[in-house]
Amino acid sequence: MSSADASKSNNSAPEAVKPTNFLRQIIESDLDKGTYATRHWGGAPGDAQHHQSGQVDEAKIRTRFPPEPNGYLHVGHAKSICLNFGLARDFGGVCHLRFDDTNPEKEDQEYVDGIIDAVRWLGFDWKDADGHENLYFASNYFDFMYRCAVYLIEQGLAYVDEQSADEMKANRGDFTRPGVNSPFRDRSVAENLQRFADMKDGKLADGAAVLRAKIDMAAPNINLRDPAIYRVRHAEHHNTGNQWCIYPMYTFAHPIEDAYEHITHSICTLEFEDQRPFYDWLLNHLREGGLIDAPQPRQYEFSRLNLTYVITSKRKLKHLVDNQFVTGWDDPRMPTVVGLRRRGYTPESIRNFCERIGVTKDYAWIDYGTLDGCLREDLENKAHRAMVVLDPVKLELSNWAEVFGNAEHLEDCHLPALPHAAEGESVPERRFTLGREVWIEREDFAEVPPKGYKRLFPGNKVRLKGGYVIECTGAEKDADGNVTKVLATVVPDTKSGTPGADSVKVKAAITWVGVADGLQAEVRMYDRLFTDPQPDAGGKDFLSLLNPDSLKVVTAYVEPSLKVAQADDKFQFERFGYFVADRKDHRSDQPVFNKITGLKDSWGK
RNA sequence: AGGGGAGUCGCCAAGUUGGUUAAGGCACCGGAUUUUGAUUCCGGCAUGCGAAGGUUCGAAUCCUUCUUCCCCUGCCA
Repeated sequence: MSSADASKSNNSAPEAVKPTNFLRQIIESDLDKGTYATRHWGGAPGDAQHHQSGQVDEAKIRTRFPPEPNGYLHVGHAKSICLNFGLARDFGGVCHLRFDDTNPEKEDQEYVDGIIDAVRWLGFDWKDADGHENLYFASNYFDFMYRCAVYLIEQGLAYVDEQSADEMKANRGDFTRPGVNSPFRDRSVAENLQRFADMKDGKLADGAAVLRAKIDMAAPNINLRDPAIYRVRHAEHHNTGNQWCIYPMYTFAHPIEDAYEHITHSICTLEFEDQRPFYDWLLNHLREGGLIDAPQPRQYEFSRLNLTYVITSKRKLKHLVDNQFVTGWDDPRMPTVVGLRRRGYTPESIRNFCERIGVTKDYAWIDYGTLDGCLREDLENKAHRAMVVLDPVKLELSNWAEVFGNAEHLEDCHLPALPHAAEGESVPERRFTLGREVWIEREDFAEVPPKGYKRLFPGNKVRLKGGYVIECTGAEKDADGNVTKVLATVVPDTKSGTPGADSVKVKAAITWVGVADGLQAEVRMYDRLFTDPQPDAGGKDFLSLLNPDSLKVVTAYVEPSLKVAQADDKFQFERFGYFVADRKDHRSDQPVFNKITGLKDSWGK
């Protein structure tokens, strides 16, 4: 199954080639050219001197997944995780898990823990070949970042600006007009050093000053119009406490984090393209100053994931949680990793999904069905089968006593838990009983069958899956005409698995659960959260697009084999889809199953 | 308006140094098998590569013009 297994086989059949993409090609080219072949690694992040004192890096490449710990990861992050960790895995490299925690006001340890958990669950780790854990925090580099800032000031490449935020904004210009130099732009190095120290020492209030890179206020790329690189924030940081009252901006911090960790390929999403010139500007200067060494990291951008019927805006997801449109960040309808997990999506299916959708710079929308397809593909040969009745109506086998004698008699039935086990593979068996009364699906009876209908209607025969062939004789109805009981007769000698089983041909087998041994279970029938394929596009009111039927809870009857289901166990409820025992609410005496997704259905709709 | 990116089948996506009939996946449509109207298996599915011109024996690949979409004016990341 894994690519490692495939590559080990001596099979001469053409192997499934991993689809290429522009990032793989860049890496292959770098590997060919030996761009990073002589890089050293100091055993941990550090400055130029630190790394030079280490050995040649055994990791061929280093990538990183750098979330800010300010919320829960979602399916879009999963794409980035699979990309960065996958590239490192495939090219003999390492991927660092780095928390980009440079804004103390938004970050929290709770999110750090959640993110670590999510990445692990997806199946990745951040170990070097020697087992060293590459789990890092940008906030641990604050000393070095400060050093870099001081270096910039000393070189005349940064200055402390004491304009107000509004003034800075006004003087930045816009797309048509160049910016205007700040009156503080030409302060002396000594004065800048002093004022920056004042910022650091807490002598300035929040907002009173920022350190700015001195580049070009007329640059057509607005990110180069003297970007702010340090701001004053008297706030407690989840990692550094009250040690600092100035914090670096992303623009400044990120390239330094990459260089400090000796990242080779720094992969981010498209909206950071305009940031790349500054990334290179900064690193070039720091390299010239001997603070970091060559070869320096390079930034590459790819297109972020857009999934139909899904919202990934953190603000909007939070709104759904805070206003109880969903039960929490891990609600099975949420696109968060914890939500997908609770819904029943497997790490394998998500990884496969990320592989399948590819990596480009194109603006793309992925059909939600692609994710479901990956889930079905993963579970088809893994999930044990079970019969359930979601919308029950009783079926009475009126000739039961004639065929089996004693009315209390129950026929023992069995079916394999997996229908297509490989040869020699032992498959657990499910056991259940057939009696005079069973639950069947209301939809499986039609007094007047629609064209092509193959299930129960008067005069038609079907098989009770795993049991006997039966012939429908009619139904009982209440005063309003609702069917209260379906009637049928057992066709003798047609028991599943016996020699005569196939003597009577039928067009369909229906699923059922014995009244005598069926268990009651709560089944949460989830559907997409939104009715619009792009609820987060074009300024739509996403709340008005919520699907009122995204959750329907039913009380179902399930076959007795489900008695031993454990939380998080996945099943295929035959004919209906894949379901998972809810990891929070499932109890063996009070079962709760979540619908993950349906089976393909070429009949219904 | 200035800058940065991108437009190949319904949805993704190979194809990049111009060279035979434009990969593959998903979806879809046929047909076979089936005690899941599932799975599996077989077959079908772009005279066309945003548009128009041009260069060339030959262009999705090169040139020109046009067009559509995305991102950028936080002391967020």
